[in-house]
Amino acid sequence: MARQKQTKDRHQEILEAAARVITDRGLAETRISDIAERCGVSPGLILYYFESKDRLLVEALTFANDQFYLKMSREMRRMTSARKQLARLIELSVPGLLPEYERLDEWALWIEIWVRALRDPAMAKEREVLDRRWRQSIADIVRHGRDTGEFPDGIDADDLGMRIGALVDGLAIQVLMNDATLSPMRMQEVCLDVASTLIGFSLEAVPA
Amino acid sequence: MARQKQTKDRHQEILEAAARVITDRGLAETRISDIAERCGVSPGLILYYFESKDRLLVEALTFANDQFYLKMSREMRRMTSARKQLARLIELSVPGLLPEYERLDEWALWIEIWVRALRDPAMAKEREVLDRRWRQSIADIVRHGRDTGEFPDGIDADDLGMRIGALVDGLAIQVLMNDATLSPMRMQEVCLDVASTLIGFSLEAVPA
DNA sequence: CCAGATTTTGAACGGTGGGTCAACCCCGGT
DNA sequence: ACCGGGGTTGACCCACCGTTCAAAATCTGG
Repeated sequence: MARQKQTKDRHQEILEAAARVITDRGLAETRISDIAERCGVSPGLILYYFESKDRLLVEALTFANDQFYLKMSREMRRMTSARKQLARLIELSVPGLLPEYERLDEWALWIEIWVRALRDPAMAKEREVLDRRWRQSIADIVRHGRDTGEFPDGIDADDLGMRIGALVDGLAIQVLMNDATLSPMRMQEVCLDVASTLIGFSLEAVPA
Repeated sequence: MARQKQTKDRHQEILEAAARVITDRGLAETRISDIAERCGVSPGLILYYFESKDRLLVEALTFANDQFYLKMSREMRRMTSARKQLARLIELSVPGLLPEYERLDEWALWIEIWVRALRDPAMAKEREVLDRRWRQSIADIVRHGRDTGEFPDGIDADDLGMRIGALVDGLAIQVLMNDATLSPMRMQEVCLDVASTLIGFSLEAVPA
């Protein structure tokens, strides 16, 4: 019982360490011994808790994404205004905009997920779930805004989730790459602007 | 002279083979011997033409992207209608929509470029160039449409290039991943729809 | 047809890193 | 105190792969 608790902690500890190492060094440069070192543990132990490096990496990637998702949806639940929810979601989605949010750099992990999902069926399956959840979060906000009257009637929330989600993905990549032509702040503005256009509401009504 | 020609052919031959192998197996699983095999050549020769595997891979990725870009811009130049240009560009950008266009799967290579660019400065630099060129292509179409009067006056072509480009990127990833919720045809429709909304022209006027 | 340069080969080297395993440690129960 | 079992260690094995290199093949100009 106490034993099980401890075992679960080790599991999570390793997953966290793995996620950190992956963000630091990249998936390709992540060695089992790096993860072990980050845990302050011997390399052998990693494979005691995970049957292979590959499976650990997949779990670590989804684990990190879960962390972000939970944090975000907790915040969303606290807000009542759909406009503010949307603004916050975008804020959280712009790489490097909020220094206080520990830079686990979600987006770098997304790219690793994609590249792996291209060949690894297990990762592909996970990716689809994570992606659906991400678009769903946006769609939920849109739906909520439609219900409260903040957004117009007759809009397709799921469709907008897809469109806005894709836009954010595309822009986030560019920002993540430190592209000189797109600053984080600019991305934030563009996201809000396009979202308001697509959803059909006025930006002016929502001051900071 | 004939010597130089031959050497250049070998160079290109290797780059092509490398690009193929990368699309097939993924960057991480690409071995020098795979590339050599695809060329029908011994592994040692690869390193005779390229100083290291890493440099070859970067060159191969940009080479493949160049191929696509050249093909696309050649097509664009042949068309006079900006609407048709835009429609065609989108058509070419949807993964798996056109079976006749040899499936070198540009987008899979893009993801490999991104993941590598995160850590490799040389790749990062190349990526920025390729990305700028991609958004520029869209912006050029928008500009052209504005000049011919197909699109409204007063629109910011570069800004629209960024927005539409990002949207296409985001959607293309999802389609490339074979996501059950987004078919190639659907992506095409969505791209056209959003583009027309953002640019501000009517879709109805441009039948197939 | 020779000589020198260039291209091509494939064996060998060396480092690396995932996975295995036998031993050790530590804790809880009896 | 003893025992048993799960947790932990770290050395070892082994396959793999980038790179090197000396030798062979091929080509080119004279």
